[in-house]
Amino acid sequence: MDKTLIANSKNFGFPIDRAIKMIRSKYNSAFKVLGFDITTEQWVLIEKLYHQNGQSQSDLAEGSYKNAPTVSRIIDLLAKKGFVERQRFENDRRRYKIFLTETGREVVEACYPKILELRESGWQKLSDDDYDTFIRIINQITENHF
Amino acid sequence: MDKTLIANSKNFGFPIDRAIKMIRSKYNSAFKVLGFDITTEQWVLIEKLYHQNGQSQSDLAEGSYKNAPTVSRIIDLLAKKGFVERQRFENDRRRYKIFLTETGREVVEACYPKILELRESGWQKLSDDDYDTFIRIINQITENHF
DNA sequence: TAATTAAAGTTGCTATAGCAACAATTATTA
DNA sequence: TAATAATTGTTGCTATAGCAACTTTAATTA
Repeated sequence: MDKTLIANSKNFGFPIDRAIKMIRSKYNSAFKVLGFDITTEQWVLIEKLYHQNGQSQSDLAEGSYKNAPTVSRIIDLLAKKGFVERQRFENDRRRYKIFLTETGREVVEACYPKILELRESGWQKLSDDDYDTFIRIINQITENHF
Repeated sequence: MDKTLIANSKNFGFPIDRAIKMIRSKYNSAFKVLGFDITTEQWVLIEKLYHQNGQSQSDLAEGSYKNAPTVSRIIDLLAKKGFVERQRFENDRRRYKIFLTETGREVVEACYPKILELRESGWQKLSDDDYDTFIRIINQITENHF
């Protein structure tokens, strides 16, 4: 293989993968330090439910870019910990409405300040313009891989 | 929680996670279409070995930002498929040198054109300047999460 | 209405990932 | 040298993820 061709290619997957690992790791230890037994991915779902309670699993899957089995299993874990509850739809017994419990709501409220702090410190030395640029580029990358 | 504070926070983890999932998925189906039984993460390691053969597992771990157990298991899989071989160091019997086999080298050579194509199409509608900007920002994000 | 198709969710399988504990080996230092 | 550290890699455990096959229920269509 032509080494020049390789060297000149834009290998963006690698730094993206690295960044997301660092972010997840930072969030995970933050939850641990706060004393809450949740992971970053579990947080993603309960945060969604905090803003719109009673979503179905497929709603959550679509909104979080997770697939159905993954959401199913994460909801299992969250339900086991008492943070969410499954309730069948009345008029469609295939679906569940997933509700954040009172405990779940308290967890989200208790974590949110730290989350906002992490978002801020995670963007230090970067500007608002950088953010717009970054979102434009990362969304274009996503679109380029459909 | 203050919804305005939440709305104004920079939630960059989500689009990053989404992008890396799309990229991985695209790469995985490319390997499948090419008829090779490898995943994106396995590719990362054999590509590294292609450029520098005989690295130890900890070299590979460090260079790929994977942890030691993950590298150990991926090397297991690659060895089982005959793409790599473990050889003990002579003067340090803790370590292995991992070597790409002839078959492994052929796989990398056969995949590389498609990989370069994917890198190019993955960057379409984006410029060289965008790339520099993107790398600067994503590396800063990574650094912000140490 | 009966048969077919679609939607929602679950389960099984495998891979990647992170953590902790562990074994074997090597390096350090008392 | 003997005891202790550190390094390298493995194994066990759990979580996330993707794929395929499956069940149940609802919607469509013949």
